[in-house]
Amino acid sequence: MKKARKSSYHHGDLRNALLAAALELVRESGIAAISLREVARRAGVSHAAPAHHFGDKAGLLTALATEGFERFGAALRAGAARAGDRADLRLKWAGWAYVMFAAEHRAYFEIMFRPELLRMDDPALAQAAGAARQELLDSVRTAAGTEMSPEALELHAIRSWSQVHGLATLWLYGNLTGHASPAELDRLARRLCELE
Amino acid sequence: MKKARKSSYHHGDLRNALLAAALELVRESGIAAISLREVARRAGVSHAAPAHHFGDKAGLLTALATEGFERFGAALRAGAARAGDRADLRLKWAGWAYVMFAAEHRAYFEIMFRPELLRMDDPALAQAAGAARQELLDSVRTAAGTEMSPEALELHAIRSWSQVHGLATLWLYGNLTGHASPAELDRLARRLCELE
DNA sequence: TGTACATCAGTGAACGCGCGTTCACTGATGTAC
DNA sequence: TGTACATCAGTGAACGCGCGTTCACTGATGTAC
Repeated sequence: MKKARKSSYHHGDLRNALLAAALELVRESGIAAISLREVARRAGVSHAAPAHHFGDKAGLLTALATEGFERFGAALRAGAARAGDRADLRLKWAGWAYVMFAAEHRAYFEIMFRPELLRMDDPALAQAAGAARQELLDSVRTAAGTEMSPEALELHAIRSWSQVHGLATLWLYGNLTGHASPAELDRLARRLCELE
Repeated sequence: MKKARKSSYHHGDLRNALLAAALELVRESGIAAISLREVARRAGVSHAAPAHHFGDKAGLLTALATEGFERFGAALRAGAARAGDRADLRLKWAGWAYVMFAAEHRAYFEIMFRPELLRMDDPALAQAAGAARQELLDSVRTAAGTEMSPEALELHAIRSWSQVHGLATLWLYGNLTGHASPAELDRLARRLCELE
């Protein structure tokens, strides 16, 4: 990464600046509002600049989703780590971290689960998404122990995943009237994940 | 509802024809592809015609979401009815119906939970959405019996709702690799709702 | 140290497109008499 | 039964807009010598 310089013809770190601008735009106005021209405008460069770094619109969104999955995976890992050596708590904390990530990084979350907007065959995206998913599966496996059949394990994973994904999306789209604040979501997540 | 007549200047039932065209468009190309002009094109009328019936784009989507919530409520009711007089099964069948509705009417489902595209203060929409939500709450109440506190009841409702909503959305957006068919979703829904 | 040169990040003008909305209109329909 | 008229559903031309993409270009940077 090169150093950014003031009033330089070359930006220095335009790629990251564009990603940051796009993320902010999604946060403020939703994913439907994303346009390459508006992203360029926010980054203070010409409207044709994004094409240099991402090829096209799907390229930009794919890069953003990849970054999102990387941070998501890290968040799940950090959540699971809260369990310490309590194997029975690992999945619960990971689930809680899943929900809280959606709330704290709603822009990433909105993009990550919109395959129709992404280049799903992008290797970096597939790798990042796969790693996050693996983190969840590992937590399920740890919680389940060794006596569970692969089928039962998968069902357990889908159950846990549905639970936290549902809570996160319902909250994000304003369907949980009376629990609109992040603090309320935190409380709900802890209760649904059986942390208290 | 007036009878539709062939080659008449007045369409006869353009409002419903436009709604049907819009629904089909969402089904085929996703909600982002919706435009009044394309909807009009599909209904075989001039591009300005939709404005007569819905005012603007949000009006059309709001009408579509309202219709969706009405059918959704009916689907939940029909699902709950499968339990017969088994109070303990009512919520489980309603949950199953929730998931299956999403799969069978994905276009409606996609619109219904996108508040940013709708006129959320529309009375008809609020009424239809409220009725569907009430149906779910009633099922939870029936399952819980009378000994549950209101707080515990609400938590129970959110838990059930998150579960089925999460399963539905994960499946809809292609995240359940290996369970992509509707038949597989049916099986998953039954198992997650503890129907088998 | 200076010079020549290759690289490539970012520019800005231009293109064609589909969109939402407006508005004066046309003509089909139903009703009053 | 026929005539006059009000209603209003749907038309089509026009508007201005923002978009994605292309492309010849400019000028900053780093490197080779």
